[in-house]
Amino acid sequence: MPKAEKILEKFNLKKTNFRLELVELFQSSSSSLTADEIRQKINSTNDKVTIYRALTAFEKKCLIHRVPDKSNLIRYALCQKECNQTHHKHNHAHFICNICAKTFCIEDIKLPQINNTSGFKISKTQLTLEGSCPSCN
Amino acid sequence: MPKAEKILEKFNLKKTNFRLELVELFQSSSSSLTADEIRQKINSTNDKVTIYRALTAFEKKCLIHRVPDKSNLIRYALCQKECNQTHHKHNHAHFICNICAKTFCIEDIKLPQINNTSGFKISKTQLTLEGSCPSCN
DNA sequence: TTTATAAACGCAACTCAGTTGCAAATATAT
DNA sequence: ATATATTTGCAACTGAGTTGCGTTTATAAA
Repeated sequence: MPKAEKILEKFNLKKTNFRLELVELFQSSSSSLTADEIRQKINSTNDKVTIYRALTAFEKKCLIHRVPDKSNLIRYALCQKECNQTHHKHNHAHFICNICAKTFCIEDIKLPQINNTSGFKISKTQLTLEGSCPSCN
Repeated sequence: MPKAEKILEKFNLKKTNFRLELVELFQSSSSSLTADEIRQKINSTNDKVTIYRALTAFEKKCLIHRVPDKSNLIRYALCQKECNQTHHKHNHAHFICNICAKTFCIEDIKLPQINNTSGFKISKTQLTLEGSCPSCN
């Protein structure tokens, strides 16, 4: 696992205390995070604007990606190591736990190949699963 | 196409002017609708609370179902004729147009069969496609 | 037809996630 | 040491969706 500093460097982001802590938090999370969950878990800031702006910056640089959420919150997870500013591709499924409401990236379930159909041009495919996660069942 | 009155009757909902108009609006829409889109298209009320409560009631009775939305809005589409209060099953894909932002139900794309994996118990599968819709391309 | 009642309506006020503006602070390059 | 762009933090805002409550109305029962 690459160190948080290296990652911020790689993506041309400043190494502030908060952003280092945020990268480390994402690295140590098995599931995805909302802005509010981040605020509760982090020490170096308590300002939601700071958190939202970091998330926007991280997403723009393809360090993190949005994942689905049951209650329509914005929820993020770390991208794969292969992702960078020019190459950004995810072909994994997402899993939402109906008990704890967490969302997980499931790398070993690949997306089905769907072809264009009756006038719809398909450029992206998302597969979202629901049920109960390992720690809830 | 069954008449709106019949539908409200079938689902034990009162036939008010607004709810009749709402059912007809859903029937005549090729894509899904948000509360705000409904407010703009409907004449019999201008109150958003009335709209939200009708949507909640319709959803509870399985007359409509939620569909994904790019900007995390709550978006609904009519259920299939087979759906009722005891039997409610959808196995179609959803398509989000990246140009007009509408969401469509794609009945002829069926969901892949995904099995439980490494501790995750899967009870529901959702397949969401993105691209450009027939009227946008 | 009248009456009773549960469902539906409409208004005001609220909640809460996410955003915007702006001035102050700080990481980093020169 | 200095300059510059990035990041931070506060206050105030936006806009989707919700809650409370009193009134109205569809429907069923008398």
